[in-house]
Amino acid sequence: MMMLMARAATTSDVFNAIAEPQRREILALLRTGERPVTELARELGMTQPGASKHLRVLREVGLVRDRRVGKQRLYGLDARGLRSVHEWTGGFERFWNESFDRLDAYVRELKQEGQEE
Amino acid sequence: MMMLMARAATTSDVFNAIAEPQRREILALLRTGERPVTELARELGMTQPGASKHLRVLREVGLVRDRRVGKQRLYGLDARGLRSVHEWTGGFERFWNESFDRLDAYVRELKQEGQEE
DNA sequence: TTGCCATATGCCAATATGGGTATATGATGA
DNA sequence: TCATCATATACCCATATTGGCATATGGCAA
Repeated sequence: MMMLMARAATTSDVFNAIAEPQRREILALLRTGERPVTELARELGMTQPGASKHLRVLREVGLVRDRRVGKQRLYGLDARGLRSVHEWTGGFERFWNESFDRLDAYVRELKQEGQEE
Repeated sequence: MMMLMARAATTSDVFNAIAEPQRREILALLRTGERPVTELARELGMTQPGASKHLRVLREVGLVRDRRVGKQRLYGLDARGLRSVHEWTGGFERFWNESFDRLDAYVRELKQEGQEE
């Protein structure tokens, strides 16, 4: 078949999940507590189906969990997955702290210390 | 005109820029020093045009800078933009540190302390 | 069962994206 | 100016995404 493979992984990756602004809003809002889709959609000004779709993506990557309560379904935050993103960006901390002009010098130092990253 | 607007912002947002695995690889590699596109492509096993395209995205969101050296163009890291991502995810830190079972209780506490997030 | 409320899906339209290959553009040195 | 190396673009293809709307599904209560 040899289908041309047009793009890499996607909605199974936390980085991608939080690349969508609205999904970030959802996560931020959920910090203040669980909510049913409807309320969430209302608070963020999106349609219910739209919110449902975003929640599905978030659920698939594990950033939210849901539990039944009567005929409602409450969505809650499970931020554990954000930790990897925090750590990944943290790996660049010294670079944004270093004065930009000193960056290259710093890099040179690193290279001498231990060869091979 | 009323074009249906099928998707939100995109390649002008750091979150989106780092959603691509290969772009994250590029950033990680650049921590060890500046490089011309060709070398970068070789080290990461991608074609030169492919690497150029990713670098363009990274440059547009400000995560890399480039400078001319002879007929080469060296790309270097400018991690300052990653700081916002680090901080955003950091805003969830207490949630991934809390025992999951205690989360709801914690949220309730927050709500009582200060109304309005 | 039958309604009804809450939420998830299906489908379509409009775009965004990534990758590949060929080619344009830039800069340098003879 | 010309040949050449380095890098960016243009185009095309296949697929991923998002949004809107209509509709299916699920769970409850009479």
